Amino acid sequence: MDEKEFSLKDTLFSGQCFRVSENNGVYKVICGVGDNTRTISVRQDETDILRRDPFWSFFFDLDTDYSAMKQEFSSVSPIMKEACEYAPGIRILNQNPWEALCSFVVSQNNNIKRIMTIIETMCKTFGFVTSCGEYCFPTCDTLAGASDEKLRSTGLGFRAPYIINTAAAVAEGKIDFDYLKTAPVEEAAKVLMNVKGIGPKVADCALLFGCHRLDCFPVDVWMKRVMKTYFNGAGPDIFKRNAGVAQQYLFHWARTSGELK
DNA sequence: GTCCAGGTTTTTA
DNA sequence: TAAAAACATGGA
Repeated sequence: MDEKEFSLKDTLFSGQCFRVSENNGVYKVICGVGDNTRTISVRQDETDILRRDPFWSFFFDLDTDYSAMKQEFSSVSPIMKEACEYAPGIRILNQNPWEALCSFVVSQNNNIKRIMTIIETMCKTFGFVTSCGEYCFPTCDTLAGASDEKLRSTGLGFRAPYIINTAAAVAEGKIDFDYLKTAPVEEAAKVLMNVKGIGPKVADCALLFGCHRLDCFPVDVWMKRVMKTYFNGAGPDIFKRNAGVAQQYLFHWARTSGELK
């Protein structure tokens, strides 16, 4: 697959997932929770094999037409067009919703490198080695029953109780991902924000990256800068129904192109 | 030593 | 209601 159509590098390293690495052009992903954990190692020039595999094709969202979306975004403004052309191969992953939610609770007031380190430590501390040969992302039941002290030992700091709260809400069924995938977005966000430790940003990330709600538009410190500097403080409505996808192009461009400091 | 990171909660005015 | 401080930690 052409890198402009689908880029492993830009999709995996644009801050939407965290159990990823790259070595000599080989991109490795570990995804999923507990016994359902999967892993793959693949080069950019081998991405055609992903198309033929139902699981990975879904995970990387390869059946969705992004060119139409990019065209629509590009007409909004020259900067948006630049962001689309900067990394046109970004797609929004279909991640396990619990993994995404938990990961973005870890992400608050944190940087991507450290988020990755903490999540790996959590997997080694609370996960187990599955048939795929890797430590799994811990289940919500495991983390709901974990002690604050042991969680802090993974580097979570003040986020430890937030993780416990979130895990408990999922384990008890207060957070139902099937509901989050279909409910009106405002309702879905409200359910998430009932948990102490989940605010609007984490809720939007969980919905966008874990429930494929492409209208969710997470605003972190980078997006705040972008919208203020280049869009006169406008909101997500200028990008219409797939604003979350536009957000991901802008976020990645802002963070890595060097245009915005 | 200070500042910052894909924020949120708590405290203060 | 709104602004500021507190929260852990490691890298720049």
